[in-house]
Amino acid sequence: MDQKTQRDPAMTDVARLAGVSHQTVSRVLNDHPNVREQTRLRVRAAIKELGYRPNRAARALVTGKTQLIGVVAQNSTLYGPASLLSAFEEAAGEAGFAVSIGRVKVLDRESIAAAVERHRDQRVAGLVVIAPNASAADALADVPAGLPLVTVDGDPERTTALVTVDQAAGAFEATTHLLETGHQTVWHVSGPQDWFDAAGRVQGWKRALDAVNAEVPPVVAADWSAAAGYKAGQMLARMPEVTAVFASNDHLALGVLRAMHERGRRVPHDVSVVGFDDVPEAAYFIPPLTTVRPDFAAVARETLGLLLEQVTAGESTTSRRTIAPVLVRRESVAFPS
Amino acid sequence: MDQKTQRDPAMTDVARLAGVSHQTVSRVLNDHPNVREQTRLRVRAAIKELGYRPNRAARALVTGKTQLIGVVAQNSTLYGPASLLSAFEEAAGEAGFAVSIGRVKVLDRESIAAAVERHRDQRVAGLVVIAPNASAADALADVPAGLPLVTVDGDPERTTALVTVDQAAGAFEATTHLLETGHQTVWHVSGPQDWFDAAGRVQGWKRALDAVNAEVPPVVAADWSAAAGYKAGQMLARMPEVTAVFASNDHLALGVLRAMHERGRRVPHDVSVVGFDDVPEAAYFIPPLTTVRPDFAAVARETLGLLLEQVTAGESTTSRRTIAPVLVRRESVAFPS
DNA sequence: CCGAGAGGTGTGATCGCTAACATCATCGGT
DNA sequence: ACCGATGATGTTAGCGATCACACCTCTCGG
Repeated sequence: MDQKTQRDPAMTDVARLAGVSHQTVSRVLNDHPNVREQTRLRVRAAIKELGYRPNRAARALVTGKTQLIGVVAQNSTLYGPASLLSAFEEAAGEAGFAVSIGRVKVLDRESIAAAVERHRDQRVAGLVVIAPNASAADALADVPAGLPLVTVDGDPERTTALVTVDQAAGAFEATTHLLETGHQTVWHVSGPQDWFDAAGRVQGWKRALDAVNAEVPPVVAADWSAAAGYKAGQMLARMPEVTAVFASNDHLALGVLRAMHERGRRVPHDVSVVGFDDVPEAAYFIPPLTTVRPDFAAVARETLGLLLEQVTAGESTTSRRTIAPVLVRRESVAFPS
Repeated sequence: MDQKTQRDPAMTDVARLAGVSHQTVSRVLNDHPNVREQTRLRVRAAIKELGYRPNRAARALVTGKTQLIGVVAQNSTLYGPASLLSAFEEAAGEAGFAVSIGRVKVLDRESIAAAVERHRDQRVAGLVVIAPNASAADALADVPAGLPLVTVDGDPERTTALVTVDQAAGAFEATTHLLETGHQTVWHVSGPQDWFDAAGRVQGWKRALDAVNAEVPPVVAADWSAAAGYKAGQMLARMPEVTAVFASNDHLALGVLRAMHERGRRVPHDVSVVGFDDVPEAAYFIPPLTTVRPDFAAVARETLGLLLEQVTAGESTTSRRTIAPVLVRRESVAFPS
């Protein structure tokens, strides 16, 4: 062993090699203006030569700020949240922030509070909470006011910074598409009632029906799973007057598709179906599913933007951004026979 | 404002309130033995009263260690990686570690090296790399020897700590199941050839055929997408001698299912299909898919265990763990007609 | 030719914690 | 009654960065 366990180089080591003080090294690192170009180069060279890497802990200690963003999300493999997270990490990485995630099994107030606490322990610079239902949104009351916070898919009624997909607009478009294709009315298989996403989709669906004075059938309540969609589909398949179904997500739609198939009701010939999310496999359902595609990458970008705004400004805002989804037409919709 | 921006309480504040020295507070926090029970309680009370929360940056600065684990994974929403990550975070959280993720768009050496660098900047205590293909595995050569590292789904040939699902065993079981059902042979739609998972599944499939001296048809190469499965399925559907297909994952199987359907070949009556992964929707495909289910939670637990072993021991190991998947029988397999 | 201002650089204190050592009772054994 | 071990606590010195400020060296207007 050359040295004592070969401690990695610190700022003073760089300073010594470059023949300057550690403070000058710090200035170079932080792009302070008052450094001679020549000095700057010398320091840069020394940094490179030593393979110096600033110690974030030391910096965090003195500045009181970290370069960490915490994300609280449900412990789920749902397509929406997963892609969102994925896109968010990418955006954050580009902005020089690391992302620490605190998954939570159930979206109740207690679990979320615990996850938030864990992140506060880490002294995160800001927090993103994916709070798609009421109990999750409630938990946000516990987040201290000073901490920059952005909610995703949260309560539209609440006054926190919020980024969401415009659920209602997407549902409206989907429903209108079915109506314009010639259906008298459209049935709706909804996600869990306490999810804002589901509620927004119900709203948009209703608005579209109202707009043309179509009859509004009762909402078929379900959760987000294919199993629930299948169950709902079994019921709908038995009702001959059902010719068009708008499912609150693609997995529900998949279940509906299978129930229709088993019952001998052909899609789209006898029944048209539209989903929501555009999961990658949707194009390979039987038949390929017409669905609504939210732009998760855009949501992620907006979220990060809003958060960094707060982080740099040092105060909370209540701005909100809404991302409009688009309808993707495939082969699960047709003129009723 | 009461104080100057109300700095949060530090160890000395707790010490003052409890009437002890900050060092004693430190001892209480770290469960050192030599503290009187009474003192311990007094300190605990003071901590609670002030809402004191230890500053991790300060601790990291002096100990040189963080409570952070870095995970490098592909920027994907594939079901397998997503559930793995999810399970891993949960396990790590319980062990008191935070998880910082560095997603990577493509699994080439450069991107992975960059992600590893970002994590080293953070001074992570250990690193988990999901390195399912050759180029990713190559990148691991750049990881410095001192850093605890566990590879998931990595190269079975390489000598790093590794946790994998026993792909070959799963594929063997799936193929054998088809053979035992009465099929002469089994065709295979494979994932990308440079993925170890795909390669392992090919191997297991081949072994099962060899074991009963069945003819080994050519491998149909694809990627992991439903689109590729569909394409492969279109070809297979045209060949009357194909009565059984083992697809390398569920999405491929979905594509195959749809191609068969379009071509009028009934599953399972005319053709049997088996997938791999058991995505949650697999039970609602048409027909419900027989598939192989890996236990991602177990992989996550083993991974964490192996990593923490290295972190506490302070040295790298080359142990490896293998998780056996199980066959889930549904309705996509039947006796050939 | 002098003094003000600005640019470039160095010095020390400090952030909140842990490690190492110092101190001071208390206690059992001879 | 003395001594060394042991337990409980305090004191001091950093870890590696940033910040505030001091210091020097120019330039330039009056």
